[in-house]
Amino acid sequence: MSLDHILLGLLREPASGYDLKDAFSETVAHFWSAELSQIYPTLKRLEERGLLRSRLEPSPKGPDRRVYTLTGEGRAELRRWVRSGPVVGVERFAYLAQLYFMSAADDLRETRAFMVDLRDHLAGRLAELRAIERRILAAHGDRPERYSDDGFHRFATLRMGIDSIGAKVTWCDLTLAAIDRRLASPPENAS
Amino acid sequence: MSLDHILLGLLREPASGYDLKDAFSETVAHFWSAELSQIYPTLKRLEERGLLRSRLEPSPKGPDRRVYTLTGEGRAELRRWVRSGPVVGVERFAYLAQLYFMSAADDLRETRAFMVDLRDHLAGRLAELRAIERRILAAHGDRPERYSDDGFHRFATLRMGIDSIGAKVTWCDLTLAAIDRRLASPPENAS
DNA sequence: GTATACTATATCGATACTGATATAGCGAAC
DNA sequence: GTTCGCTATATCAGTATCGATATAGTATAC
Repeated sequence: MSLDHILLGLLREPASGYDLKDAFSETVAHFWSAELSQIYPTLKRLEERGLLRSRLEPSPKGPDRRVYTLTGEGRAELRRWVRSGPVVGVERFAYLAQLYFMSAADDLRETRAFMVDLRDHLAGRLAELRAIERRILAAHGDRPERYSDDGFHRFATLRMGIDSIGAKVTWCDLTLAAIDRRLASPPENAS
Repeated sequence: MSLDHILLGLLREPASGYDLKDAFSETVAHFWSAELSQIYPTLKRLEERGLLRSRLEPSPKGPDRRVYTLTGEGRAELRRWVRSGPVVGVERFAYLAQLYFMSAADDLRETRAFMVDLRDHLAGRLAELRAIERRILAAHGDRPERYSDDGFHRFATLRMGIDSIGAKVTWCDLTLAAIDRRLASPPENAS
C-alpha cells in the first residue's frame, strides 16, 4: 500500500509516470524504489479510485505524456496516511541470513572476505548519502536550523539513512576486528 | 529467492513446516519473517527441485507431521548461496516516506507526536534484541570471544540488529530535540 | 539512410508475501 | 459434552515487485 501513498506524495506537483521514476532516484531513493512496470498500473488504479486525474499532453521530445494531478480526495488520502501513525514494516536482510548460516563448517577467512565485501558496499552507499547531505548543507549556508518545514522533514529522512548505514559500517569494522582476533588465537573451549 | 535458502539453512536439522515457523520467531526474526502460507508451498517447491526430501511422521499431539530433510543437493545449494557474496536488497521504510511527506502544510507538533510513536516502537524492538543478547552472554560467561563458530556468526547478526536499531533510536531523539528547538524559536528566513 | 540513444507508455510472466479460511486431531477446562 | 486452544497441513485471493519485452516518436551521430 505504501507505493500508492508515495506516488500521491510525489504528485503534489503534476507529473507523468516517467517523471515519477526520475523523482524516485532523486528524492526518495534512500527509503523506497519502484520500476516503471509497477508505477504505470499503480497510477491507473489510483485514477480509477478517484485519487488522481490525468490528461494527455503532447511532448516536445517523444510520444504523448499522460500527466497526473492530485484530486481533493487524493490529497485527503495522503494526509490521512501521513497522520495514521508510523507504518513499521518487517525489515529483511538477506546478507544477515547468509552470515548466520556461514558457520562452523566453513572457513572463517570466507566470512572475513564476505564482511569486507559488505563493508565496501555499505560504505559506498554511505558516501552517496553524505554527498547529498553536503549539497543540501551548502545550499543552506550550513545552518540546518533555518530550513523550511519541507527541508526540515527531508533532511531528517536523509539523516536516518546516514546514521543507520553508518552504524552498519561500524558494525562491519568491529566484526572484522573480532574475526582477526579469532584468526590470530582461535578459542580453545568453544561453547 | 532468499526464503528458499533460509529454509535450507534452518533445515540443517530435520523439521516440519510448523516447526520452521517457530524457528523463525526464535532465531532469525530480526532479519527475516515468513507466514505458514508461504512456508508450505516453498518447502513443496524445494522438494520438487530435489533440494529437500520429506516423510510423514505420526504426531503425538495432532495430525501427521511432514518432516523435511536436506539432501546433498540442498546442502550444496545452501553453501553456494552463502558463498556467492553479500545479497544486498533495497531497503524500504514506509515510515520515512510518511515523515518525508509530512511537511509545510502540516503542524510540526504532529511530526513530534509521530516521532515519539516511532521512537517508542523502535525502542521496544531494541529492548527485545538486548534481552536476547543478555541471555546469550550469560550462557557464555560474558566472554563472546569464546563462542563456537556457530555462536560467533549468530552473535554477529544480532549485534547488527542492535547497532542499527540503536542508531535509529538515537536519530529519533536527535530529531525530537531539533523539533523542540524549532517549536521554541521558529526559523524566520526559512529556505 | 540508419544506427543509437533518449523519451514515453504499456503489458506479461514469475515470484514474493499477507491475511483469511478450511480441515482435523488431541487434550484440558468448564 | 462441548468449547477452547494448540498442533498441523493446505489453499485462495489480492497485492507487491522485478525483469523482459513491445511499440513508437524525436534527435543526433556516423
